[in-house]
Amino acid sequence: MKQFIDPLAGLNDAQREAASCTEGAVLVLAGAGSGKTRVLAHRVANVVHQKHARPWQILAVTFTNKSARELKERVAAITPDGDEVAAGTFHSIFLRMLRREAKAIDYPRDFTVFDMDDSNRLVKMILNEKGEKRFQPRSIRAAISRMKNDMITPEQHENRAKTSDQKFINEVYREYENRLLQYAGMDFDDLLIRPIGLLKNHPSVLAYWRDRWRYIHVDEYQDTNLAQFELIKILGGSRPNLCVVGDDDQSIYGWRGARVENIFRFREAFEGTKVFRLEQNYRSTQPILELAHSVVSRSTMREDKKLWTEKKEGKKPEVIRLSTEADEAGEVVDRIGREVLSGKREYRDYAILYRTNAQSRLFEDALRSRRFPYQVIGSLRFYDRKEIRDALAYFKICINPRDDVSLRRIISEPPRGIGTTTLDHLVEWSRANDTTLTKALINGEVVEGLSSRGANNCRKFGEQIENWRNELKEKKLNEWAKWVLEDSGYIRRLEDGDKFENATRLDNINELISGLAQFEEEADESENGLADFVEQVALATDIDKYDPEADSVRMMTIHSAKGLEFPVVFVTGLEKGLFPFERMGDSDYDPDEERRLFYVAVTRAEKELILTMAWQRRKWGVLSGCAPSPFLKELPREFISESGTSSPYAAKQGSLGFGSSRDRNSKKAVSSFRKTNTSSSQKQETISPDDIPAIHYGDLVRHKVFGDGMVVNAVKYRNDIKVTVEFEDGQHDLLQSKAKLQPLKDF
DNA sequence: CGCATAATACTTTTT
DNA sequence: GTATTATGCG
Repeated sequence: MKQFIDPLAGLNDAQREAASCTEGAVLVLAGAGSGKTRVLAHRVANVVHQKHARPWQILAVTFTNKSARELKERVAAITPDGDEVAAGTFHSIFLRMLRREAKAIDYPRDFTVFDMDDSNRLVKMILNEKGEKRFQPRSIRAAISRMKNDMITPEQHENRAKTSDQKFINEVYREYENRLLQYAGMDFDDLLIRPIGLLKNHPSVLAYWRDRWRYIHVDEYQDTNLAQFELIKILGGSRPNLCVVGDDDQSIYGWRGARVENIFRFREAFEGTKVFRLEQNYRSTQPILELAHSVVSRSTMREDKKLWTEKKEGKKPEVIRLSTEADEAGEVVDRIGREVLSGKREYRDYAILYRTNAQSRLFEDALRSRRFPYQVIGSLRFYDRKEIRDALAYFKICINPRDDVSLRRIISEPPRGIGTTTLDHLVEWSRANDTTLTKALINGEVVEGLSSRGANNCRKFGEQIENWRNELKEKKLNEWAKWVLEDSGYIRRLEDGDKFENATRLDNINELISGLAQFEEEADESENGLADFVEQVALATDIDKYDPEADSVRMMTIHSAKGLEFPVVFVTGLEKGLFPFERMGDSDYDPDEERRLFYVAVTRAEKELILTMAWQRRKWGVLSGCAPSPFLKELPREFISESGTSSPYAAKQGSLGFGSSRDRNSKKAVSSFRKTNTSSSQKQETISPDDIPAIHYGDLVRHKVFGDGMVVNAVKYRNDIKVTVEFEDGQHDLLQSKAKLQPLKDF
């Protein structure tokens, strides 16, 4: 039946033209909301329909696993076997290739994927060994990543390095690469770079994959980096069937090595490229598009274009200025509450966007206190939690015993009598004998400098790991995982500890184990089950878990919001320094990228767009004044309506500036709003529990070391209270149960 | 020598 | 709110 469906049904003329061009190199310049993912899906369907290729011979690279899944679903809806399309992120697609072809580049098939945290740990290890404390591991690792994205090897960088800092970084880079090889690990950048070498140096491998993927599609092409462009060129060859879709205005990953120029260079790289433009926007109303255009047209270096829409009518975008960040959260959430409770909209219609993850907390607090359903995308991912990473490290060391980074993570988690001194000896021995830490553990007796007790502890742990590894193939995955975490003492330690958060951690571990059970059920006899699970976790994006069905308010960074759309969008924190984000001493800061980010933010909105800012915001715990974002000042007045407190001076008077319109709308909203507003001047979690004598702002206390001081803040911290006290020599954070503060009589 | 505790420092965006 | 460091105890 399905073969009678027109694969191009439902497309407009421009979309149809692009999707029907199934030969040669095609570049689709598609504006925000112009249906580019649709075009991609229909083009894939069209290729199959015209019998140019079977679905599994078509490669579609997208930005997230979620959009890959969506693309598959779209294709499957109009094409027989459509779900067999090879769709995924660059990283996941080429990881699969690398596993298959591991032999060719002298890697074991079960190499470990080092995610960002692993990479940072590795850099830190190297810095520690070199006794260098001047640099932050993260910044070094970022520099290395930038070089790898630009395909600069340590050897090449050696000649360019002029300053001693650069030379040092190069030294770390070289050692970092050595260690990855030694540990049989690949970082995220390797997943793109290694395939280039693989394909270039192995003609038979290249021939296989070129034949396998006869049609190549790339979504969000503006966010490709040099390595990705190179991969496309190699796979495409001289007569590519290649279609890339992108929008230079939405390039927001320059800091990660993405090159917008790849769009312009595409036409040079592939002769006879056909270019199509999609300029009709199906998402937003005219007023929103006007505002978006006024912002992005100031950007230098862009393809000139202007989106248009048939939705001429629509609400003017609003700008609201609030006194404090808590007021901002209160206003946004109250507005959502009013409209949902009056039946005008559902929770799922709203998205709250922000520049940095840290901003999510106040909105969360406000939503939670009103019991509104919400989901935060990003910030603290499930798989980034300490206990989950610990558990995964246990799994990883069993899959790949050469993975020293994982071993070091868990060697004292729980403590098993192997401390820093013993570890140092082990590391030294393993390096001297050119072997792994796991080997050193088992040979504890031979390692010089170890006490007999230390050696014994090492051997016991080494044998334990070996035992786990052997049982891996014998047991069901979830049972094996549970057993390993129990046998290792990890679970027991969580159970025994009386810490407040341990219960949550245990819950999370259990969730991981049931996730493993589910994975095993769904995975159809995949050969290396656990390895597949672990790598899926490493490459998972938080947006992948985004549930469009749930009726809840969505909160996420603008970066995470790319590719999504919502009826009502709040873009928050529009203050100078925060958005556009500025950081001192950031050399490769690109103001245009912030501008494009703002463009991405506002073009998420279908019907209503609200921009908010606060005159005061807490930064590093200190309340400081904020100036409006330059973006706000640029907005042509005729495109927006403004409200709220108009100056920082008004802010000091409290939040009276916008009381009147509120009173008319809802008394209830006002009262709930006022409540947050008053509690916001203190921290929301300010406590006075029953078991500990209450401590309050302004209390005078005495500390045995710091002397007398005044309490300026008290916040719940784990199952204790963190008290900030202003002493003569400055502020100190103290734990109330530990610091034994003596209350002094008030004057 | 190992480990727990207390204090300090740090906080863009992400495959 | 967390990861690292410093300190002191067993």
